[in-house]
Amino acid sequence: MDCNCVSDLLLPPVPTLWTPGIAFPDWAYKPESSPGSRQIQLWHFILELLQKEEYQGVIAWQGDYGEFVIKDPDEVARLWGIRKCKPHMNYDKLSRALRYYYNKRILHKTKGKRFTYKFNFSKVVLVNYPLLDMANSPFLLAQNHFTNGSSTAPDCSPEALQSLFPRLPDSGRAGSLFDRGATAPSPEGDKLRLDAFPFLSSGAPCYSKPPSLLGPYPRSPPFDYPWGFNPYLPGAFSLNNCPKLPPGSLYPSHFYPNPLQGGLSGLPHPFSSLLHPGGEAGDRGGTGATNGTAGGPAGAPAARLGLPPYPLGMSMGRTDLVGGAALGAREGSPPGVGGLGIGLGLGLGLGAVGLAAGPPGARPQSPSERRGGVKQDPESDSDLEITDLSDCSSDNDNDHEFSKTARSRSQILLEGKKGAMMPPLASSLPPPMSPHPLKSLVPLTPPLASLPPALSPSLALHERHRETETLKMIHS
DNA sequence: AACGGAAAAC
DNA sequence: GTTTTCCGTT
Repeated sequence: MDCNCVSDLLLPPVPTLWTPGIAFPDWAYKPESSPGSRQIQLWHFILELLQKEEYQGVIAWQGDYGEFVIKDPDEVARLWGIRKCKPHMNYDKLSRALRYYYNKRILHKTKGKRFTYKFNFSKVVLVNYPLLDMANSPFLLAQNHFTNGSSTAPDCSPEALQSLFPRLPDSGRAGSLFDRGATAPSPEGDKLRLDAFPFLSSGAPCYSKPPSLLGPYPRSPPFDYPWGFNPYLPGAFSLNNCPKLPPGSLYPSHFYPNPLQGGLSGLPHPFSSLLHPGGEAGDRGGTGATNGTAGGPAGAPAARLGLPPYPLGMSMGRTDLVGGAALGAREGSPPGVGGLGIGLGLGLGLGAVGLAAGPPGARPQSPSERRGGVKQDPESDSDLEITDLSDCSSDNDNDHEFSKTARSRSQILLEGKKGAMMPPLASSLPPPMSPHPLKSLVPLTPPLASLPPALSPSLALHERHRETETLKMIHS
């Protein structure tokens, strides 16, 4: 079947507002599990929803770290169905796909909590930022409590990772770090995807993307966060820092989420947890809690970050290091990692993530809310919603059943808006030591100081290329 | 609701 | 390899 679905249409070429790599590398959006496949993966889609404020009523972080609740299973399924052009998608099927992730260790089910699952962020982060030297950077490793206290070591085996992200650079440099220039063959050949890792692009403590890349919504952080998120920015946690497209923007206002709010923008959170020295001992364990409101600060302003709730019981013990260390050992550090001598404390600046929140009550209505029922105001469209499925071919002529089925389940809207709130972070997090997250925290700073004051706002493209070349040399 | 086998589809 | 579809079981 030929599906002209948005998932295809909205992939690159991307509008200028999309600053490739700022959010996260494009390969994250098109895992090439099968040749030619650029289908978004379900877990990725979930993350996207999770970080979009307008879907709080549909799906939201809740409970333990990495835990999320599907508040409106039918709606999530519907959206997923839309994205995949599967008009007959329903929660039963979607959840089956979710179950598929159990073995992959991407997700697991929080037992006893309806529609509640938990992300294994150590894996997700890792596979999306393979440059991260897990062996040298303990920052990601605290997610081992994904295993919920069991003695089971996290499955960070190369095999497992590779199975998740076939493009992981486990075999030569053919991995995600290099642009093959498929679309526009470059005379330089493969080039390091600096754009994918802006924080790697320079030894300089601070740099900003060229304004030209920022579109009409220039940010002015001293540092471009890999997820396009700067916790130091005022309002950073209100999500208002993420460019909203004006009406009439060439960036379609419909389905595909703004990569600047990229789904994985939530990933830094694990780091923030590690910056939290307090880190109350004792993992509550996803399965232990009896409801998903653990730590939810009732009354706190809702921040719709792409962030999982703050890990209240983040374990900081040695065991948390085992997985990553093991990974480093077993993996032998992928070429792009140790080879570059980059011991990344990736995204540590994001440790500050979670500071406070946006304007209370600023939350837009969820699509389901708009559609009526418990929800209100069936008006306007949303970023993710498309109303026209005409381009989606169907298996049969029963497309009309789609909306019917999708509506059949009773809404379980948990706690409504309150439920989607983020646990308090501001008060518990130490203030950023340095505006440069890596500078202050990275164990091994890339010896790139000789590079030009890289990527100053006015840096010419060819200069970036020079840098690229330099890095390539370093790499080899 | 949640799980997982099986097979087909992609 | 991932997701969809179907379905029996817990």
